[in-house]
Formats: sequence, structure tokens, C-alpha cells
Amino acid sequence: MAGIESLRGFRTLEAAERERIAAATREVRATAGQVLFSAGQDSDAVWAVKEGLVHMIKHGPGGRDVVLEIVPPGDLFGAVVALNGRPYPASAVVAEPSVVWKMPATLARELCQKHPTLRAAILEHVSTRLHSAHERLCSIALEHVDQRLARQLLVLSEKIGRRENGTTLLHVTRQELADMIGTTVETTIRIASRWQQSGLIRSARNEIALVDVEGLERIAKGEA
Amino acid sequence: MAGIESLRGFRTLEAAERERIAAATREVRATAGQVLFSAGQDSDAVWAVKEGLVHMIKHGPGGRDVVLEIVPPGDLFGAVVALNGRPYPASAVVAEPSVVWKMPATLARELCQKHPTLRAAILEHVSTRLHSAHERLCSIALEHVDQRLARQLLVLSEKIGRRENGTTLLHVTRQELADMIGTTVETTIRIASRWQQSGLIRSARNEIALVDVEGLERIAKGEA
DNA sequence: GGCTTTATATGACTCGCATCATACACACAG
DNA sequence: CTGTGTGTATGATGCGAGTCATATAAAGCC
Repeated sequence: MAGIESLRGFRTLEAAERERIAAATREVRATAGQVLFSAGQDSDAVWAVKEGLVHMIKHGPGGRDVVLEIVPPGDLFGAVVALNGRPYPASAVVAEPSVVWKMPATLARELCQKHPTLRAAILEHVSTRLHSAHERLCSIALEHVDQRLARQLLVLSEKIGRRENGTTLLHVTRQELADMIGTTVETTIRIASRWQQSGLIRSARNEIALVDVEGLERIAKGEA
Repeated sequence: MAGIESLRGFRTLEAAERERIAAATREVRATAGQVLFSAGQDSDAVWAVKEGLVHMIKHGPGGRDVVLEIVPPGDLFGAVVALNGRPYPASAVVAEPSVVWKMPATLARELCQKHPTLRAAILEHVSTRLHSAHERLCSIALEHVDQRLARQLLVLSEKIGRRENGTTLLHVTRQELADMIGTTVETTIRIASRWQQSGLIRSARNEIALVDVEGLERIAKGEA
């Protein structure tokens, strides 16, 4: 299982230690939509994304969901709760065909005891996520939907955007966007349509291309 | 400076070490409304609440604020950013007459290097806050204002409520409540008035007493 | 190929809540 | 005691965005 050193915090471990981890870790190939674990389940493992993309999702009433985290390749997920032995607080749903790793929680706990740098890396990572959660709280509490959508598109372009002939391409559905910014599909589609017509974005099925990034930044700042 | 052992994660340190910390730590007495540090400032210190209450606040346009964290006695604040040497992401505002401690960031960094248990305690704490941030995100994204308010009152009763002849008393203004759940003062006041009339709460200036906790729980769950 | 499913699109209607305005009670300072 | 500020209260009004309905096009599937 090559590539464990690419995981956040695992780079500084010795090769022998990484071998041992690899031996205990299971590689799982998953298709879009697949649920790796559900909210409320006992956490027996720490997970990581090798390739692809995983969403941490909380299901609400009336079929409305909230995307709590977007987990890109190289990041752990379900880690903190597994270390503390608590049940998973949200569900992990595969957003595109992915390869994920599943490592026994007991091993992860042992590693954290033995390698302070690993725990430090996890702390750093969790802190960053707390910070971004705070920003999302501000965004949803203070800003209008179009501001939030513009902001989210810009965030996604940094996180999962692929450059393609001058524009940034995002692999994401309107439904997912809606669940990220706390609104409905219809509203997201309406705004996207409008922006498509005014040339801010170019959109297709499962895809949005950011054309006028500065225009989106203006909207995100509330200047439009 | 007595009481350092009451701080989250500092209990397991030896007495001599705590002496050293106390010697470098400054005790600050602050009145309600006082700003301990502002968003964007360089973080040169790790803070802790000895007595009283501190809010972490993000200021938005149009005078609307968001309360990101409510820091009760015994909790650190500004810790994670100070450890990483980043500027404070939000402002710390004293919510009621308080005594806070201010410890040099360099010392805090050294302590984290030396005492893995301290770092572990901070990780645990940050994880809890991330989890509660996620719950707030769901709440604000999916629920109506009255649900959010009921939920927030129940959360506050656990966190800062004082038992008083059968009811739980909260020291909080409508403005603060509004900033916690992402709405306006007027809306918060309206709902509080209604609930006061229907006997769910009993309210006064700077104060709300939870009378019918089960009724509030029903509202929080969306059953009303 | 034709059928079902999924994602996008758009209109009509409703309503929760923000906004603006005004009023009142109480705390505190001088 | 009297002014001034701060927190609470309540009404009128308007808009943003949710809800419901329907349509269309592309993707997948036998």
C-alpha cells in the first residue's frame, strides 16, 4: 500500500513504522454515493482518502442534508472521534469514485501515544477545520444566499478545482452546493442560471466552471 | 495565583511546573464589554478564564455580530492560534465581570512540547468545539429561528445556567442570544415575549429563566 | 433502441423573518 | 432628582428565499 507518507502527519514516521501501519490498513475502493459509515455508528476505525473525495454529511428532516466537511486526498476523516472512542457524529459519503484507507482505531490510538508529532499534526488539522467552521457560521448567519454561493465556489476552487483552459473546473452538483451553504437546490439552480447568463460561470451537468473569478469575489464580499 | 490546576489539561502537571507557569502568567480583571483582543491582531498570548465569561465574537457589516464561542471558567481561549503563531481569527469580548489569565505564547508552546498530555487535552477540547460548531451549522442551516433559540437556551442552561428555586437562570441579553443563533434582536425579543406569555420562560433585564424545559425541548426538536 | 433515473431549469405562490419606526422601563451618572 | 443610555417591547411593511408544481435534457440500463 504505497502512499501512506502522503497522509497528513504520517510523513515524519519511519519507513518501518509505515510498513506496520500499511499491514493493518485496508484499502477500500468506493463509488460515488456509497456510505462508508453513518452518523451514530460506533467508531472502530480511522479513515483516510487516498484518491477521490469524501463528504461528511448530516441528514436533516425533510430530506435536507448538510455537508459538514469536504475531505480531499491525503486527509484523515473520522479520526478524532475514533481516537476518543465516540460514535461517528456524521455520515461519510463518497462524492466521486474514490480509494480510501481504513485503519483500526486501536492502532491509531497507539500511534498517537507513541508519536507526538502525529498528534500535533492532527491538532493542527482540527484547528484549521474549526476555524473554517467558524467562517461558515459567520457566512450563513450574516450573508445572503448568493454571497454564500459565490464564497463557496471560490473555496471549492482552492480545494478541489482543476485548471482547464483558463478557467477553474469544479466537479459538483447543485444539490451538493446547496447542502454546503444551507439552502435548497432550486435556489442554487436559479442563481447558477443567472450567473451563467451573465457570464460569471459556465455550467454543465455535475460541473461548474468559474469564468469571472473577480466578479464572484465581488459578490462574495457583498459588493453586488 | 491559585487555581491553575483547574485549567483544562493543566491538572496533571507537577506543582513545580505550575509555579513556573503562574510566575509568567498575568492575572487580568475585566469588566463586561471589555475587548481583550481583536480579530486580526497578532497572537502573543494564550488566555484562560478564571472567573466570569468570555465570548469569542466576529463582527459583521451593519453592526451584526456572531458569537462563535462561549468560554466558561477553566477553559482556554486564543490557544490554538497562539500555539501556531497565527493572528487571532476573532475578538474576545468579556461578557460579564471576569478574571482572566494571560500566558506568553512562547511558554505555552514550550509546555506543549514538553507535556504530551497537555497537547492531548487541547486536542480533545478543540475536537469538542469542532463538533459543537458542526451542530450549530446544522441548526442554522435547517431549523427555524424559534427552534434554534430553544436549542440555544437549553445549551446555555448546561453551560452557564444557575439553578434557582426550581428554574434555571441564564445571565444573557436578547442581543447576545440573537448573535448566537444568527438572527436579529427584534426577532429574539418577539419569540421571548411569546414564550414568556405562554409560560415557557420567565424573563427580565439581562436574564432569562427556563421554566418549562420539556416544552423548550419539544420546540427545539421541531414538534411545535 | 426505448425506458427509467438523475440533474437542471423555471414559474407561481407563500411566508418567515429582516427592516424600520416608535415607545417604554430601568440602570446609572452627574 | 433628572437626564441619558441601554435593554426590552411591539407594530407595519417588504423582500428573500422556501415550497410546490411542471418541464426538459442528458446519463445510464436492460
